[in-house]
Amino acid sequence: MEPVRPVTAHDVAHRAGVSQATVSLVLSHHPRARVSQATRDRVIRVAEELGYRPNVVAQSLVARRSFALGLIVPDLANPFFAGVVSGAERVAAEEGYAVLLCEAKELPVERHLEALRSRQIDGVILDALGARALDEASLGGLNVVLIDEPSARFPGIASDALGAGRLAAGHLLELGHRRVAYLGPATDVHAVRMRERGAMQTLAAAGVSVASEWLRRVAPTAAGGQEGMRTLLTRGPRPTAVICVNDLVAIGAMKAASRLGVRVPDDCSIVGCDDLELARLVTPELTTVAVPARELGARAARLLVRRLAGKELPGATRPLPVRLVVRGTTAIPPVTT
Amino acid sequence: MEPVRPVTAHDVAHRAGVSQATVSLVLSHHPRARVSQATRDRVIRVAEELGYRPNVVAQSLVARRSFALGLIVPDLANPFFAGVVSGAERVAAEEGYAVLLCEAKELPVERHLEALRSRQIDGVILDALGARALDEASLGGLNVVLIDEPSARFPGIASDALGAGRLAAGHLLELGHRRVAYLGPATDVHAVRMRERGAMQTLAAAGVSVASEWLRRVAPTAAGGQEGMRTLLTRGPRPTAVICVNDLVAIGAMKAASRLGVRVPDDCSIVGCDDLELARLVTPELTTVAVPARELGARAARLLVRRLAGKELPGATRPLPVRLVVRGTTAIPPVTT
DNA sequence: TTGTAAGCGTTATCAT
DNA sequence: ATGATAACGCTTACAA
Repeated sequence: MEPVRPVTAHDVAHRAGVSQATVSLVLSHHPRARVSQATRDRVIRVAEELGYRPNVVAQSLVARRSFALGLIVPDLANPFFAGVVSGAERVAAEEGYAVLLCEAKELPVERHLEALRSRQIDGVILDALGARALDEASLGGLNVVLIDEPSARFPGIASDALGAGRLAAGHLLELGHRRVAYLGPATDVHAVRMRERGAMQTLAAAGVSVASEWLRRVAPTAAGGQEGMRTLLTRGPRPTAVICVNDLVAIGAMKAASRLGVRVPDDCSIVGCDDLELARLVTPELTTVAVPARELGARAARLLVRRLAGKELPGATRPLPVRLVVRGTTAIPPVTT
Repeated sequence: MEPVRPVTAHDVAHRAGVSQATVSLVLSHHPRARVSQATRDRVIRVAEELGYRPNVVAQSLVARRSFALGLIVPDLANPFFAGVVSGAERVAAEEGYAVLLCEAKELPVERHLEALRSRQIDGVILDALGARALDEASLGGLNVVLIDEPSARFPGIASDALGAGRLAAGHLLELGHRRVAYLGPATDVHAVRMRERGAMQTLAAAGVSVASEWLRRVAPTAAGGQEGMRTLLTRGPRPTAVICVNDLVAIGAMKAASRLGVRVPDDCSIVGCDDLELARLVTPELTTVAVPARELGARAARLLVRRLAGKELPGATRPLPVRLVVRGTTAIPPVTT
């Protein structure tokens, strides 16, 4: 396992009997650089023979850019973010960019940004990282694209979070629910707040207000949903329906209901948000609002790459549409006893 | 949004009235370089004032290494791999390494390896990529650590896949099952084959053989499991238990059973493998074999980092132990009619 | 103790 | 059409 020294442009030049500069001219740069066809062919042939691959690090040094993107997500354990990552990676790879992945769970965003910056990252995609990450010090001078976090300073891609909340609430309202609870985290992540706001607005517009003991703050995880739902079902009057900030919370809530012998949807309806694959796998299947995670990631990457190419982006992009997916966890409210 | 030129060691040197080399000496390398305390303090102070951050790209060029790791996984949509990524990223970040994430779904492994190589990656972690990725051309000269893919050429971290299969089969056997089916992909990924082999061996040792129509080849996804189970339940005699290559397949199988009105576990037992969070969220909760995905990723990263530091690894590492987790999808076989 | 200078592998601007 | 040559920002002998 010798550390074989990689073939350099110099090696190619030597073997081809030309200068290193010529090799660079032929191989990298202008496909129409003024080099004689003979030389060009020879260089290309030799490069191939030797298996020459340009050293991106050296290219980066001179170009002052690394052809790499940073991608920071809060938590890979949430399949939604895994989807975002997958979408972004696909586009980035296609475009010749590497993706430096960072999870802002154990380490804070700032530290990751610091590391990315020193690696001369060309740009960074931040997903659902909230306003706290947006201070000047850590973001200054960086090419930033935000996912689900509208900002005057940075371009971004968002889903229609407000619409998502509205759809969820509207659906329950249509079914006749008026005793509705909400399960979600206290957070400064915009999309998360908007989901909640959309739901609340729609409920309020229908004359339904969510009592404070029915507005439960929980972690945006299955465990959070489970705990929140348990509290909801064991303390005080029970709601007939629960809106959950995301599918993980919703499924945790289903779990809690099932544990307590509360039938979903007969005794209590539950609606989630995201439409993870998971949503179709639980029983009953989860009614939810579909949010295109992979597409968000892909578009964010595309937007960033375009900006890096100097193309001015097409103004503010519309939020990606969301879609109510009615499945098995919602029904008309139970008859009052 | 001017492209502010980052502060260089040269800037610091200038401001501190020393040479750039001195700055480098003080800041980077030897903490005990022979520099007067006064100069040292001044340089450090100025560096801090200016917010100097060494350019890792430049460092990489001279060091001929990038302090970055490649990580290639087959599919981020499987939470198991998301866990591996998460674990590896955590360790890498702690150790000062960046993680270049690649998903070998749309693009082939070879292409990703090519890209990583040209970026002077220090090492690469491959998870469940099978023998096809192991050809000399694409891996030659790379520092490789394999997850769940034993190899004579490369070190690696594995889970006890054989044991996992045995545990699953043993559990069903103990419950009294003798009509057992298996759902899993045809693959060259070692761990996947071992899971199957472990199951088959244990069954065979008990005098139970899996009829060929009960050994169904399906994609290692929920969709695959669903389809496989449907076939199993609608064609020919029904097994009383099904072993699934992983939890996704198992949950797909549960879904199919539920759709067909086959009760789990009363009519048919199902056992999975991985113990995703998901396993506790479905109803009934999935009996499965726990495999520490995050730990696999973390250890692989640690192993790779150690090797890069020149430390010779502690020989072959034992496979990480797996654990049978009995939950609600397995029971004694139904009475024969 | 500190500065000078030679790379690291490219790209890009010159002369030739 | 091609070859020197100067960067890019840093590390590391080697001189001073």
